[in-house]
Amino acid sequence: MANRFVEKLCRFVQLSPEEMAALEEATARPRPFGPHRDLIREGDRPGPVLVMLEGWALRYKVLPGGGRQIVAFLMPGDACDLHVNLLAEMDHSIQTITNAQVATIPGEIMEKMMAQPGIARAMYISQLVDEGTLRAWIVSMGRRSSVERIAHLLLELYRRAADVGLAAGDTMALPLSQAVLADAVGMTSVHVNRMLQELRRSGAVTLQRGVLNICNPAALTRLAGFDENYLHRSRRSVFS
Amino acid sequence: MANRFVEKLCRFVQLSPEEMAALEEATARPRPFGPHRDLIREGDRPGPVLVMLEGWALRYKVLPGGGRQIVAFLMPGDACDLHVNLLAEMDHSIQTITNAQVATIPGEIMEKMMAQPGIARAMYISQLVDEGTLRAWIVSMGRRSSVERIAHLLLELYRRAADVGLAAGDTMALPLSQAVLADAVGMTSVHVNRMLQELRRSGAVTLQRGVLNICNPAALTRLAGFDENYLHRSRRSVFS
DNA sequence: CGGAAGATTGAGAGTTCTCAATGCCTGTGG
DNA sequence: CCACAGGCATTGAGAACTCTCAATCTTCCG
Repeated sequence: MANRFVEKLCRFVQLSPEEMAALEEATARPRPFGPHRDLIREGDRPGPVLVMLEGWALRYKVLPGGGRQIVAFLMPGDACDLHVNLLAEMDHSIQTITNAQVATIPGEIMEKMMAQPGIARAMYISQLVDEGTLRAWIVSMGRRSSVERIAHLLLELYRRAADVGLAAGDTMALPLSQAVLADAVGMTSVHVNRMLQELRRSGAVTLQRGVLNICNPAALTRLAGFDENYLHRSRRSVFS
Repeated sequence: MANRFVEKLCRFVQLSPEEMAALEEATARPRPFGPHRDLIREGDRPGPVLVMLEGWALRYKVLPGGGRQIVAFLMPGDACDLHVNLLAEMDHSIQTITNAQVATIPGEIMEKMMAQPGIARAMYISQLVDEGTLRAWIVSMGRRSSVERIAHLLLELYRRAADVGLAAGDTMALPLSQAVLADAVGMTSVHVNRMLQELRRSGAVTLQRGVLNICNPAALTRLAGFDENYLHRSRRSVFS
């Protein structure tokens, strides 16, 4: 039974048994981390490639004034940037949100694996998707109202989670406090709270005690102006 | 005399003469484009790698409501995503801003070139920098005030331009209307106008008739909370 | 039961947008 | 060389959105 990382890459590319085995082997011995632990900090020299096997993490940058902006969420199956080791230092930090199991793939192993075409292809696609996601976030921050922005984020997380088997029907575990959501969408936790209430009232989504429930997918998708094209999912929509 | 694309890659990696020659050759026959021409549209099947040799372009997405959000600026020397051809379709569009000369590198040639370690390394670094830039934009949109946001963008563009020889002292040609700036920073052109006035009044920058003048680099950097680390420039700051 | 973290509420202050009118500059045709 | 059209840039004023700053609830745990 493949782990979520392998499972995710398989969605992009048909991997050979040897390739899957190599990926499995490379991530077979994850390390446990508690919540709110920095895995790597801005300014650090990049190390091995990190792979989230269990638990959630986030990428963030802090501003001179002390503010924090989250620039990405990492859920089980997600890997941190291929090739970062080409850079002299990290331009952002990565921190766990929950308890987590993260595997670490040393550069040499990574290099060896990238010689296998399927793996290389899958990793490249995965990176392009991450980039598309960054662009989608910029669009949200720049041109969507706060309700739409939150709706968009929730839908994105739901879709990604569903793809790695983390959603059950229209429900999933979402371990993000309103303060964390606020740092991701560029708002105040107070305002996130009110917008979440609005969404709840509208009957589109519900997010309480760490469980997200997409009550009305169609309405939510319309409201958020959500077009999943940037996730480059090969399969058909989860909802259809 | 190397073109700006080669010049830019050389900033990241020491290329061998053969590598430089290959890059030169691959971009030796650019095509001219007029202003406001889509080079590729969201939904299109990705084609060859594009390289801007002269003129500016932008990446953008349009929303259901009709709004437009710019997610990146391309200036001479910049290339569009390596590997995009792995995706079934573009998740955003690219359009020229000014008259432009853009070269086109077919997949097979690109592949052949990537076999040369220096070129591969430079292209990967370049992609990581683009990604870092996307993250920096997210931070700006989420956590910076509108003046800071504009100041940050102007500084970024100035630094990047300076790196490819497009700045003269503290001055550069910036062919962006206030409406374009607005679509990039997620504001209204009316508000961009007012914030630009504020910057002008403060004596930090000036942007008039297409010329940007960084009057007080230190003050501007402080105001914008600008940390160039995400550009991963190997050389020392232009200002120091 | 006591504490701590996270979720909610209220009210007033600030920021940014909307809408519409006006001003400025440039290239073109007469 | 001048008038005119079109594209930008600028202004004003009121409306809409978000934030700030507390204060109050709830929930989760030891």
